[in-house]
Amino acid sequence: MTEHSMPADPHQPHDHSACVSGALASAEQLCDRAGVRFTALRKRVLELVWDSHKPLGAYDILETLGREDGRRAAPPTVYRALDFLLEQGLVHRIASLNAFIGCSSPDHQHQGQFLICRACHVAIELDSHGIVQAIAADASELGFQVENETVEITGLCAQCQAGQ
Amino acid sequence: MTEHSMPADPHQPHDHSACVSGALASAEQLCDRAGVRFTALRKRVLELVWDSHKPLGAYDILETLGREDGRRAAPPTVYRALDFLLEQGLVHRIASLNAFIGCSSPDHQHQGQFLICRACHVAIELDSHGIVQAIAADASELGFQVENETVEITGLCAQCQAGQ
DNA sequence: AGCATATTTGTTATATGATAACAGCCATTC
DNA sequence: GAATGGCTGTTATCATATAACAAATATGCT
Repeated sequence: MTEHSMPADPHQPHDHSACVSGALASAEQLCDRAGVRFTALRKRVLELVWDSHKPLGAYDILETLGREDGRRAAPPTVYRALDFLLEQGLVHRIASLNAFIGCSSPDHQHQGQFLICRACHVAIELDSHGIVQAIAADASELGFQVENETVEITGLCAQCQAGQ
Repeated sequence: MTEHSMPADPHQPHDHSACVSGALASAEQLCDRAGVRFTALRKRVLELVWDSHKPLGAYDILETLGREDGRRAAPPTVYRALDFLLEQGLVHRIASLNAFIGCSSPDHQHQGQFLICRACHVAIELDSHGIVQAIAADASELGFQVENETVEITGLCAQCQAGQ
């Protein structure tokens, strides 16, 4: 099985290091099967993206890499790794934040929908048939052929509502 | 009445100059009621945004303004006008394109959903209860309080499918 | 009308996000 | 162990957006 375990809502207490290592193990398997190379750099970038459940900017990744290796990384290094991870479905890009987040179920093709808390910045990934179907219904009414769906919802997560 | 007429699908043949002037007239009325100033610059920017039904980049607007006035406009000029128009609900920002499009029903508060053709670049604005409700259902299941919705669908519009 | 105030616009500089182009390196295969 | 192809480094640059302050313009008040 290629799927790593993670709660639907990452706010739930969970073993986060298992969460990260699970994601890396899944990625390794999937790349293997796809016949593509999961290099050290790509692995490290994926690990950084998984370090929190918050969307992470390319330049944040860049800075961390640079600090580790003493000014080794330049933007294309990071963007190429991210492009690879996007192609393999291992990360998603959050357009409204110019940021990237690890995909919680990379084993099957999907776009995902995101609930992003404006207070704690945690993003919950959904794979909602309801939303996909509602979009499909509207699109088909207009004869529009859907290829790509960007669904990014911002607001307050349950925990942050409680904390206010 | 503050509403200007426009077909749901802007691909339908329609009197586009009426479409633009209607949008400008609506905007004038709404600003009047809100007690804010619909200045010449803001009006011109809104007009440029409405010039097509395609999302338009800030720097495209900038270039057009510059050509008219001989290098008069700098980025903040355009961004301030756009910020104003966004605040008044007269335009929407398309995050996945870093671009702006005229709101087709500025008379009531809403976020809109967009079907964007990758071939002709025309964007169809929806105000879909189905999509909004599907999102609300998923969000409430997780106790997430929705504030802001970004729904941007890319694909092929009916006309461009036919043309291929 | 004439002044005071607040808002809008101009201007310069800079932050932030992303890509092009080419050179060098490294892994795999034969 | 040479050749090939894919990956990474490096420099330069493009694209999008904002900060900070100055000048101009509209509005309200007397």
